[in-house]
Parts: sequence; C-alpha cells; structure tokens
Amino acid sequence: MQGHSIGALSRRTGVKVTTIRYYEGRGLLPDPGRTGGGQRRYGDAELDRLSFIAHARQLGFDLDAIAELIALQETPHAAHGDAHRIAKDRIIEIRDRIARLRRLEAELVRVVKTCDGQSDGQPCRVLHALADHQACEGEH
Amino acid sequence: MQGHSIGALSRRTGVKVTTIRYYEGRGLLPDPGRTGGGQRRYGDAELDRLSFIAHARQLGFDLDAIAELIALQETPHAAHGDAHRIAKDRIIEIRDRIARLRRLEAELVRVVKTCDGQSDGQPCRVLHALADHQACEGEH
DNA sequence: CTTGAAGCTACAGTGGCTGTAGATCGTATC
DNA sequence: GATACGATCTACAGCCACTGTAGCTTCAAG
Repeated sequence: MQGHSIGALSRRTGVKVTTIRYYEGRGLLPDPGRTGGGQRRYGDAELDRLSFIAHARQLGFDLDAIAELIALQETPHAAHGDAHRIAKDRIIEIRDRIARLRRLEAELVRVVKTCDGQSDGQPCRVLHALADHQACEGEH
Repeated sequence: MQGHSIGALSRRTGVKVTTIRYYEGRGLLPDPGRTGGGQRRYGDAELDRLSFIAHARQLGFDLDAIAELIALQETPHAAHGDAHRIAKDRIIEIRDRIARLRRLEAELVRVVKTCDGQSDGQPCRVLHALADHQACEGEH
C-alpha cells in the first residue's frame, strides 16, 4: 500500500501517533486517505504539514496560532503582515517570559543564600524566605 | 463574626476565591472553621499559609512541591537539606528554561528577518522558515 | 426587615496532549 | 494458505491547575 502509515509519520516527525490523531481531530491535519481496512495513509504533503506543526509547537506557538499560520499558507495573497505579526507577537511574549524567569531566578538564589552555611536545629530559612514576599524587589 | 472570610483572604493574597477552595480540596489548606451558616472563616495562620502558597506558585513551584515544602515546615528537624534541594532544583529548571527560550527567540528573530523588507506577491517566507527545521542550530 | 453582595456545592470546561481497553488490520514467515 | 505479532483502530478517561457556571443560601449594612 503506497503512502506513509501513521507510525511512519510519527517516526519521521517525532510526533506521537496519538498526537497526530489529535491534530486531525483539531482540524490541523486533513482527513487522510484510508486503506480498505480503515488505516490512515499519508502523502508527502501531510508529512510537510506535520513537520511545520511540530516545529511551530517547539517554538511555543499554540494550536490556534498554528491553525492561523496554516490558513495563511493556503491564502498566499497579502499574508505577509499577518504572519509577521504572529511571529513578532511570539518574540515579544518570549522576551517577556525570559525577563520574568530571570527575576524568579534572582529571587530563588537570594532565598537559598539566606540559609546557606547555617545548619542549627532551627526550621530552614528557605521556608521563611519563600513566605516573605516583602523581600522581593520584583513586581510579581 | 471573627476571622477572615474567603473573600477577605482572596483580596489580601490575590488568590481567587475558587482557587482557595481548590487548594483546600487538594489538601494544601486545612478545613477551616465555619460559621453557623456554613461559610468558611480563616485565622492568620491560614492567611500566612496561603501567602506562602501564592508566592511559591509565582516562583513556579507546582502544587506537589509546595505540599512537600509545607510538610517540611511542619516537621522542622533536619529539613534544611530537603528545602534546599527543592529550591535548587527549581533554579536549575529555571536556568534551563531561560536557555531554551533564548534559543527560541534567536530562531524567531531569524525567521522574521528572512522576510523583512520583502513584499512581493509571494507567500511569506516566514511560513517557509517555520517549516524549515534544517536551518536551526539549536538541538530541539 | 429588606436588599444585594458574597458565599455555598457540584460539576463541566480549558489546552495539549497521554494512556487505556478491546477490537481489527497488515505483513512477514512458515 | 495459515499463523503470529506488531501496528492501528475507536472511544473514552485522566492529567494539571485552575476557571466558569447554575442555582441556591447566608451575611451584613442601611
């Protein structure tokens, strides 16, 4: 039987079989052809699309954003602005997340330091430091 | 009626009312006292604990880790090592996430750049770039 | 005593899958 | 052909950490 089985697609893209079926249910992949027995068979176009989805997921796009990007691919005219907007939104979001994580890191380091080297019978100050929001300079 | 209502606790900690009840169901907060009519009334100890939970959540601890930290608070002896381990694990995790986000950012910037300034009638290259995993230097 | 905000329980829904059960299919080997 | 066994099928439940809803009761101020 010609075409890729769902397992072959999975091996090639690193996307789990169940996840591929889930994407189909979500409308991100078209209904594929079937064998006489009802098993899915895919062509190279589906392989490409699944690679696209997998890559975009790894870049942190959610499934709705990916659906939007796919729709843009299928209506090529004047899609530049939208695709750029979506990608730039993601960049802004990622920079924001990095900034927040850095603040968290700094605070956790501070929390651990308040206790380091101290080992009497008292409850650990890490726990106090965690409860003590006053000490954070961050805005969270 | 003495004690804080659930709404007062919510206002003081920034944790939503429904979330407070959810924490109670998860065992992170004890069953509070109730008024004759069945409404929850909290003391300062519960307020402190909820602040602790809220702060730890903001630092990215999951509820299981927080439950562990609370358990450590209640059995003070020899808790240092464990509390430090949990906090240090989080620091490592956060650094890892920062590193991965930076790679994503770099790639997205690259993706957007492949197209910038180009505005013919062709499908946007952002979409190609997203599908083209070959071009990533990262390990994802 | 009335009113309206706040609280109550119980349950369904979110996103993005993952795991399970129990059946069927496809293909390599004998 | 028959058989064996892995791959695939559908349908549904479960995960995390909430969030939202419906329909009711309670509290506290005026």
